[in-house]
Amino acid sequence: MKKELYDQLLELSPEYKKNYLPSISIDCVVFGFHDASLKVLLLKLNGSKEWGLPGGYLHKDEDLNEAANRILKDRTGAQDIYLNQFKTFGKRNRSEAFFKDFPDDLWHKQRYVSIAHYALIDYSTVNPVVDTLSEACEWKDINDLPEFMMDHEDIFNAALLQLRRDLNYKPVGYNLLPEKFTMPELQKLYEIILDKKLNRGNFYRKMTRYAILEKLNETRKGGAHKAPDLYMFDEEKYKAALANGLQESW
Amino acid sequence: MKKELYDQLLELSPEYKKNYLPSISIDCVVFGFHDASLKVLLLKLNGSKEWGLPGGYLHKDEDLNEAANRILKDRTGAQDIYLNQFKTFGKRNRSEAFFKDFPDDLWHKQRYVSIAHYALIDYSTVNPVVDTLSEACEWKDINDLPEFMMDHEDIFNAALLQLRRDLNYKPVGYNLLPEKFTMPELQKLYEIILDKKLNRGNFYRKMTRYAILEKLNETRKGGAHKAPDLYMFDEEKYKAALANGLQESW
DNA sequence: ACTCAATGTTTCAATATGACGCAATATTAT
DNA sequence: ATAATATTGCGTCATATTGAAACATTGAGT
Repeated sequence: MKKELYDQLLELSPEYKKNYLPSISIDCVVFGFHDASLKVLLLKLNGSKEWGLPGGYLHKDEDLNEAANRILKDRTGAQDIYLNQFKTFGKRNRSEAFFKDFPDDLWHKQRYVSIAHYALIDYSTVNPVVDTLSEACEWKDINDLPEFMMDHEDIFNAALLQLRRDLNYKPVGYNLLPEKFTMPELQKLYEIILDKKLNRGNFYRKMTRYAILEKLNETRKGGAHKAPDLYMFDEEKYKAALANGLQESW
Repeated sequence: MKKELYDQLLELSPEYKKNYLPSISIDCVVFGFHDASLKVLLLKLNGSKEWGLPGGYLHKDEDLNEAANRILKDRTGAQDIYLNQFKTFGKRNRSEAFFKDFPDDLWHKQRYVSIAHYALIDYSTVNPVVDTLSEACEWKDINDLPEFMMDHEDIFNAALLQLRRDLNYKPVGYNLLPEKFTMPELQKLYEIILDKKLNRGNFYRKMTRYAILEKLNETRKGGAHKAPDLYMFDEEKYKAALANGLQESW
């Protein structure tokens, strides 16, 4: 079953060895928001039943953030994705189990330290790319995740925790929501990331007081019931507010 | 001037190559609190006029946090130091300038990605170790820092920012202060890390309300003026409170 | 036109914050 | 000894923020 993947990796190994730094890999937890739920982009390597995070290696002559951007662009088609390096994973045997049936002559079977990033992206702009090494590349709901390969579940969990702590310091809403959005949508996003219900009126009041949103003269028609107002982020005020951190007491 | 260092590094190179993973280094920003000021442990390589962070490499069969602990133990004599990995620095030319006069056959002249940690330590327990590669290893006041080598100033600044953001989530005071301390000492530590003056009465009230401190039946005699009360952290309550993050609005 | 449920907004009590004042006290000066 | 002094412990008061809930509004579906 893993035979095919081995052949592929073996063929790639000399080129990888030539172009990339050894021992270092990059993994990305790509978040998207769709249908009132938070998604993560996962892929399945050929013949593996577990899913993994999109990742890659660092060119010998490439900065870290360049590499992360390149990897994500190849995988999503999107450019200038919002990226945040958050933790480096370096347990000595983090990929041992995954590669145990593979011969040792693979570039990929080295011991790697993985520099993990999370990415925030407008779901609708992404076209997941299934490359020759993978048989699937899909968005998965974070509340209904498949089994992960290697330590990718740890990486994902750490990303989610970091995202929670970054909510008051980084433009999370700005990068996950479409340009125009409603207050309930924003609240839902906060609730998912914080993993707790928030009081509607208080959320509304707080967001209003931050003065980082611009209320549009439009409503989102078409849903059942009252049409909610549409908002945009006031980019300038939002960034200024984030520089000091929004007051947190969610 | 750099000749001596080169000879040393050249002699070490084969052994390093054998024992350590390539491309990866570890740097540590070691904080200590003393004399009402925050210090950082720096060292000066032989023949260099700039100072650098204590660092080292990752054994081929060693976890990341093990390596960081080993490096710090060698340098400070202290064991089980509080360590926090906070960012990985991987600009392609981060050490280019430093090594430009050195021949290429050094292990140390590779391109490295540096996994940066900050450490918090009770100042009084540290015995800075000057090893054979360095001519000095000293505590430096963070408000009176010497010139740094390579990108170590970036790393230091990032550590300080991270420390500020971690103040409500990590046992910063617990690890930087001696076991018994006074409220003004704790406040001073907060003021330095946050880089702002805090109101004394309000600081006292807030700390008291957190209920993470245990007031002792002792005062710190000997200083001028009224003897301040001594406190200890109530370890259990402190950790419980940090798990959710202390409310911040400093 | 009416119902319904979601949304927009306000209210009120409880709590936290910011600014400041005053009493207590260990040391130092007299 | 005693007084002066700076620092510390802690309370007060006005103001701002939070938590919980109610009331008002409105578009879709019947």
